[in-house]
Amino acid sequence: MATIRDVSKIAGVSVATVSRTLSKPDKVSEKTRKLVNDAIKQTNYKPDILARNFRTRKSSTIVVLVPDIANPFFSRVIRGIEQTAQRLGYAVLLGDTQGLREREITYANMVYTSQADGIIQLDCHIPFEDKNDCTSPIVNACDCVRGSNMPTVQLDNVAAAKEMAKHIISLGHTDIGIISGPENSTITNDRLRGFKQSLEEAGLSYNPANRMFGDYSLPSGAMAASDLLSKPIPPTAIMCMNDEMAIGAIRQAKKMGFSVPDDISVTGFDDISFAEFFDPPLTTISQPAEEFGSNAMEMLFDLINNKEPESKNILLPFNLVIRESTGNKK
Amino acid sequence: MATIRDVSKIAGVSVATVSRTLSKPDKVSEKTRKLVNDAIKQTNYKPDILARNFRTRKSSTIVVLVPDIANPFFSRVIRGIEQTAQRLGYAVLLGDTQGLREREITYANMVYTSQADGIIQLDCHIPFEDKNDCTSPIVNACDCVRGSNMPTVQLDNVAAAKEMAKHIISLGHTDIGIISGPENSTITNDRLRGFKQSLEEAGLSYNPANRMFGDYSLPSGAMAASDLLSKPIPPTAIMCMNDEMAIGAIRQAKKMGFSVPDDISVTGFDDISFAEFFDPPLTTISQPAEEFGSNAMEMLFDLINNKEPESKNILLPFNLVIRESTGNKK
DNA sequence: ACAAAAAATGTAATCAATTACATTTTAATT
DNA sequence: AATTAAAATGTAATTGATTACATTTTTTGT
Repeated sequence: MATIRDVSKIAGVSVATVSRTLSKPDKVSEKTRKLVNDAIKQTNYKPDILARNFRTRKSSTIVVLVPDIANPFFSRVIRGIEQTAQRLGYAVLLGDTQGLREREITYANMVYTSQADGIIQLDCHIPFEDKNDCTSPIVNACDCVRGSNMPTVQLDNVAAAKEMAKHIISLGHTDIGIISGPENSTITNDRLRGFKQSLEEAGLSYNPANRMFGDYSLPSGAMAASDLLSKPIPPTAIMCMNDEMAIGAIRQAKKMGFSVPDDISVTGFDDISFAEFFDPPLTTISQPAEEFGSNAMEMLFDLINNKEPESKNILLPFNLVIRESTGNKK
Repeated sequence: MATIRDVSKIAGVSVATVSRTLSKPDKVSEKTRKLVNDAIKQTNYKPDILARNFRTRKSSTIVVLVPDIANPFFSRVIRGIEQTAQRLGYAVLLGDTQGLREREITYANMVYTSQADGIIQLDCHIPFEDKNDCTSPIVNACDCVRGSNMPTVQLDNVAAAKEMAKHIISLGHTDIGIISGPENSTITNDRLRGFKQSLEEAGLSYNPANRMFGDYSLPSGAMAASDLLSKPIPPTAIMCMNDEMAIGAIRQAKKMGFSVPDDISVTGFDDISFAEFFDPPLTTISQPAEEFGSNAMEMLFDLINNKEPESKNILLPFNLVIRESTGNKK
């Protein structure tokens, strides 16, 4: 592998000039520039990024902490991150954490060892051993940490869930089941809050026995639905906190002989690509997944470069998509 | 940030001893080891990985080139890569290439600039400007490059498709549609070959007009199915080259008034998590997606460290999963 | 107690780029 | 032509760890 010194020798100039030709070509005379570029071609020189990163004390790399990369929503967010990162000259290190604190810390430490310049966290944890360590550039996307001052890119989950619940109630449903995410999740709590608000506004009361817990997976949705629908008087609608659990729930409902939406309405959240193609097509909340990623990356870029980001708490718009999994109460 | 020099001063030893305490503790006496470890704790020293990587001339990082990270099958493969990489002490750089040669080359160049030690390629291209450059550690997983000597981790796609076709034929179908991937894909061609073999063995002839092209996406499956089912005499079975296209096809078939599997049988490939939960549950070929990733990573590890891998062409097992999207020809 | 061998530790070069500062060359102004 | 300013280029320090080799200390065997 040719080094900058090889190039400088062949071109008959100093290493500084070679370096400048690459980074600030306008500071180099046309004549030498040509000399250097020819030598670069001749030697097939590629600057050693490792050496450059070491010298400049930055890695041009960021870490993404994601609880599960196989989740279709997260993978879209990551796609958004990756594209923007590439545009801004950053590489993306993948940290699939399975939601494990230990792994999050391992990956977050990469910032301290200068392997990464910043972190995008998609889970609702602070990935540091010491909460006060939260000084490194970090942005929280999707599911934020309540009560921390971490910059965030979020949906207005309260409003979205409220709108969804309103839609369900407007169809005449009064006994509504909930399949929620884990208890410690901020988005879960926000969405529950929105749900309750709509109930209240409609003069309905919240029945905690109608809430089942899932883990955002297909089988967990099926299991929760099974519990809900086995009740002596099952609810006539089920609001799920993501599309996978909704799909699992519908599958289970059909298995148990219920018709969707005739006997029971089911709603999702996220609008993953499968939602539209399911039978029946899923009523859900669509979110601009890629934009979560690109906004988070842009904000992180500002933080890394000590620019004040325009906003430290971005709210992205949602959209209630009414399809055929919801219908009037019979 | 404390450096190794700070630690050495506080511990009253040389930097070499500190370095050794970390990398080869058995070469250091217990007494000094304690001294050094105390100093490390006191200073909260974390070795600068950037400096280490620079000095040792390796990044302990690999790049994964993936055509689309939002594809559920690929994201499982990546999960397998990530887990094994972490176990082996490697970080994973994500290269979402959208199948673009230009991006593949950009990412593959990271090996030349020592940003990465090796490459796992999930698409069927050679990611080098010059094919002879293919000397850096690289492993091809999932969809291999025909006629290159790149090490691979693959499915026996010919056998899998053959088995699937056999199943369809055994149900009495003779007019079978194919929804295939793009023409240049190796897995597409292999699967087509397997399909043809089963036809031949059953004494049936292959009808090129029954083959539609998709791009592995849900809508492309729906469109292809629409073409197939609009024929004066539509096929009674459709074999799709992945689950998404199969789901898209079933959705379209239902929309057009066909019943699956009564009027038409549909099969997928991959056994993504949604396959089981779809209505009807999809007959498909299951693949050990995570193992593609872990095997590829292990092989790459050997290549990077100049160990001869046990095998340079790993074939992974598949499984025909018969569910309810296929049935006897009426 | 001494020599030889083994273990522990230290010194200083090294990796490949960037860049502050010094020096030289060129251009502009009178 | 002389002076000054501006542009171009060069010199050498710097980044933080690793490690070959040199030196010192400890252990072993007699």
